[in-house]
Amino acid sequence: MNPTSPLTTRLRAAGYRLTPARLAVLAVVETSHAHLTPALVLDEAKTHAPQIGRATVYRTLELLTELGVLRPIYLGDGGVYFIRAEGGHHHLVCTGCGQMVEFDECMAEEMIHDLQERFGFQIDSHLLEFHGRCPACAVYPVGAAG
Amino acid sequence: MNPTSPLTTRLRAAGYRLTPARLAVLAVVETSHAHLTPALVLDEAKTHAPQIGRATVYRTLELLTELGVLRPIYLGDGGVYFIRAEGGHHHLVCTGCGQMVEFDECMAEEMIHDLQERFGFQIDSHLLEFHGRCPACAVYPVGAAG
DNA sequence: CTGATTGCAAAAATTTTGCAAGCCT
DNA sequence: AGGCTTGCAAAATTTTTGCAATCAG
Repeated sequence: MNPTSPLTTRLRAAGYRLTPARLAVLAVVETSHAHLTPALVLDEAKTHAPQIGRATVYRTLELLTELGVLRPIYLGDGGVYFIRAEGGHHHLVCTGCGQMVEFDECMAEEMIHDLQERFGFQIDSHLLEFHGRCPACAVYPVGAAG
Repeated sequence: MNPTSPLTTRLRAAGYRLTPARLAVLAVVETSHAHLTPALVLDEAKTHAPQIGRATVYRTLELLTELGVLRPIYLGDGGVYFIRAEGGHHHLVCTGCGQMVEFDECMAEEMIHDLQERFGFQIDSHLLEFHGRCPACAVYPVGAAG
């Protein structure tokens, strides 16, 4: 709702109009630290802009993805999640129980520097995901008919 | 179809039955080097097992994900892609035009070692994604309406 | 034999689209 | 005023589910 938050400034700078619907979605994105689904964003956005429609949420999420603000990820249950793109995300996911650990450490800096040199990309975010089995799930072999 | 390929052996070892439908999906997964969508897998699998149903493809892809053979990823258009989990994937994606570059270099080994120590996970695959703008897209600022 | 697995088709859930009305600039 | 944006609701897609019939082991 606040039309001078970092994200609104950013949209504005890119030449997009700041409509009530967009402000509502931006508010949700700036407020929530969770992984967002379109449905969740719609729900929360409605507390700011009751009349907002589903389609607008999808369109705004796509827009924010294009701007590099959000990133869609897939966690294995039939649906997307959006996370903040900035600063990178570092996930350790268990393929057994689905639990996800976020870790800080990140030696991505060197890689980013290297990739920018090699491919000429201007890199502004990254996602590092490591998959395996957590201590509990590693105990049992992966078995049939579970 | 070949019941002694690496993947069939793996399913077998985990206690799953090797049905024609599963063999068909496995054949597709072992053959194709592309990013797979459920729809594509269904199509291709039909050349091996014409009677295979949609649901079985979904169930088998989920099964292979659980086994750590595949990994679902989201590339920004409303749908999942499955990629081989093994060996890691290294993507450089342009948020402007969507182009994706795959690169080899990977300093994930140290990180994996460290993470296994710290969290006790048994890590068997990883996905490193860097997002930014490719040389061409970096030229123009991200602009509104088009 | 036994029970895991399938295929079907319907049900759910998720996304996209078209377009007149609305609102930001 | 101009034209980007919206909201609605229907259409299109994508996934999931229930269950009797199959089939692998």
